[in-house]
Amino acid sequence: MANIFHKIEKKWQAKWEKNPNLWRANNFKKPKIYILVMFPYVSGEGLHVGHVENYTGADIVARYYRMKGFNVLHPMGWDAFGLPTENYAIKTKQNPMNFVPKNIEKFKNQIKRLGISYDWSREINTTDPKYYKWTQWMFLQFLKLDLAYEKEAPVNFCPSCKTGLSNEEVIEGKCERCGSETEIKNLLQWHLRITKYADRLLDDLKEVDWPEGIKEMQRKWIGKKEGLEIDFQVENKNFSIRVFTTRPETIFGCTFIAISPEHPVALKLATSEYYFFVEKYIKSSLSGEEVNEKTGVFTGSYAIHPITKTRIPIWITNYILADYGTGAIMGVPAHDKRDFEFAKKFSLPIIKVINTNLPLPYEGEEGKMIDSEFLTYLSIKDAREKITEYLIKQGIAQVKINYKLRDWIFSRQRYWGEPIPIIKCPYCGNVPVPEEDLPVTLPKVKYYEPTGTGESPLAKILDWVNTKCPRCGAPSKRETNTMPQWAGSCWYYLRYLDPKNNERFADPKLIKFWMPVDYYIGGAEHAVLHLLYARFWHKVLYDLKLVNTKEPFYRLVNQGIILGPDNEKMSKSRGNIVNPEEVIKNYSADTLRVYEMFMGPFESTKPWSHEGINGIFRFLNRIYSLFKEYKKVKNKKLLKIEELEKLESKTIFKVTNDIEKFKFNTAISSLMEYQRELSRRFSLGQLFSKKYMETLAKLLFPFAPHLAQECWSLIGKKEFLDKVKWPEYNKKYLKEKEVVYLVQVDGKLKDKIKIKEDATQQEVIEAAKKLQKLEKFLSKVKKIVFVKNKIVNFVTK
RNA sequence: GCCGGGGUGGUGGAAUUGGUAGACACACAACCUUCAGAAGGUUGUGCUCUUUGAGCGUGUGGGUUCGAAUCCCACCCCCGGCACCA
Repeated sequence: MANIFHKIEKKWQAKWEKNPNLWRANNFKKPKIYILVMFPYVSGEGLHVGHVENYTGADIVARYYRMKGFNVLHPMGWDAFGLPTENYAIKTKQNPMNFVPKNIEKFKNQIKRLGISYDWSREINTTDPKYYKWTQWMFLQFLKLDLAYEKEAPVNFCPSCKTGLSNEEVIEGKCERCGSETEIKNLLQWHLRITKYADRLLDDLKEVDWPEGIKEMQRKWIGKKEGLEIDFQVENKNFSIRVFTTRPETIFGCTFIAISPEHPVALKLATSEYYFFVEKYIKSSLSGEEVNEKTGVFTGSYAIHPITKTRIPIWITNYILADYGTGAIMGVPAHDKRDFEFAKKFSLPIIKVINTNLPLPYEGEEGKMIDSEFLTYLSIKDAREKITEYLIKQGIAQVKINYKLRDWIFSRQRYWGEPIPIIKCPYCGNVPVPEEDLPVTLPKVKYYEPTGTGESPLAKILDWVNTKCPRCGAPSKRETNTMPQWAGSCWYYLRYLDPKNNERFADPKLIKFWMPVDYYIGGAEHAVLHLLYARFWHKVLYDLKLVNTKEPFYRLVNQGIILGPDNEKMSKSRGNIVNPEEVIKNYSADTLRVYEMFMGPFESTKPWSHEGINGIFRFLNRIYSLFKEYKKVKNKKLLKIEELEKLESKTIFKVTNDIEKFKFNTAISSLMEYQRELSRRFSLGQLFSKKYMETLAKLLFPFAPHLAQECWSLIGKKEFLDKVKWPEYNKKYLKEKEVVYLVQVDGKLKDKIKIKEDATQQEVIEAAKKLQKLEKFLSKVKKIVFVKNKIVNFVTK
């Protein structure tokens, strides 16, 4: 279904291709703005409508700021290392090394077909050795700062992807990518010490303008909690159990101690008559398993309450996590719903220590203490302070801050990733590859499938693995694990600033000029993955004085998910996927762009409509025919028309404001109104000034660049619209000379009156009283509310 | 359960942030154009009642106010995230 727009789009795309300078960000006299999209992960699937939404939104803003006279940095690149690409390559029996460049070409062509204005001279690719040389270099800096370390640890292992995963990559016990249930495996893994940055990652969220939801997710993920660690002496044993609590004031309500099955003293606590059951219970409770129901076993041992000296039973239970806090808690069933549930199930006593009428368990912070010896009658807050001080003085407690955040597991037992630049020497241990030997390039191989043994496929490539220790020269082996998918994307926004630099990852002067990213636009699915890792990485670079901002992305905008026409998430199995290529074929790239921006607010989820896109196609056609017809007019007695001046200013005002606020849908609707009025007047034979047509082309340009540029040339303009100044509105036309007053009775609209702008309250009321519709109410009026230039309300009540 | 976002015509959505609810579209209907269709154009379109007109109307119930989609309280539902994190 070829149409005229296809021809127009081809024509201008060819011209843009020949004029790459249009979109180069190299005029350093202008103010800067850095508009960044989350670069695509180059999987096998190609571009989907979500990409189009993301890139079009950013492109509108980029084109707008270029016309506003900014030095706009709007780059694009490719994130291509990692599991999805590798899995796809395996599935289709291709080597990722051959397959990735092909795929990049495909993506690039699709993006160019959309008319997105990227500065292609800055294109980057995370799998290019010239790029990952610096990813590896940065890893070595982490190592120097002791922010990277190798440790054997139980890690989440995906049996399908056959690699260890980070905590962030495990969603509800399943692999983030393939959905398989993960297992726990003990593996020697590289870790990055992200926990050292927990406080700063938390605090600096205050400095960025991000959607509240994403900030909150990061806060939750970091999970900072301040509390107290308290030692409970175990009866008849020479050790004590340390518990963690954030509610120490409820200690008089403690009726049991609960520890996790993996707790180191679990077995030691078992008395002889309980040993059999305890041992059985510990063996049966595999870690990492989802807890559906609380189970537990009594150890036979008792702890001594540090104040009341009563005996408290010690239980082992599955609802206590081994790796949070101390792996042990004091059970306060009256004021913790999990402890309550457990106590109910095993008939343990429940002691209420907060005075409340609400049903137990009461977890609130309001009320006074009861039955708590010297805490009784104190408020919860005061009691907490007092007991904390007391227990610390006794030497059995200390203040402790716990985090949910764990160190970032940084090794993957896969082929398709950046090799970790380490050499394992039998004498020197882990030796970093000297910086001058970087990059450690990934060898080209025939077999790259994961082994599943916990060993990387690289281990089998002997002439790559075997090397010499850079320190002592002894025969050594290379580290065969690779970096995770997220490594390359932790700093790509910096490489765009100076993509061809071979001396350093980017020139500090350029970093100083461009950073931070002003707008970062992309999906919300990266809330605690990429966006957390990149912030951490950036902060390390900041500490090394390699970047000048604490945060990489000043403002974050998430585009909403586009659902299928059936209001369901697009998926192959549902068969409701809309393919952008098809849409371009049936309509045009401009139609696709404008439609996606018109569907609804940029940040909301919204369903696709096959009918809706027709309306946009018609709208663009109306614009095109208006320009074609206008061109034909010979007798150009060009008129300025007062009402058009007004409408023009109003439209410029609206479109300008809306673009800055990412409200593209309402910007487009005001363009529709503007077009309709021009078309209406034109069809009535009115010969209005060309200026109004120029404004239409300029305002349309960010949204539908091909068509706008074509229209621009139809009215005899030669230059690229990219170089044209964004139109300005005339303030004087934004104000109405005559004001419309709403006349209400008891707040309900009855009529309107037009009156001059500076009419006094008296004048307005007098005029309103003359209205026929008001007649029957006038006798009952008790009060008149007057709002200048807006409303006069007659109150009868 | 907790956190974040939301609930407005047949549909997608507007609403200057407390002041004309339903902009702009889609769909539908009638008419114009056409041999016919497509495309285009004009008009109508929240609901109810008998038109004029009136009443009702932004998830539900209450409140504040001259006036509430907008603010407050309670509740229901949908989407996204987290989930025995002590």
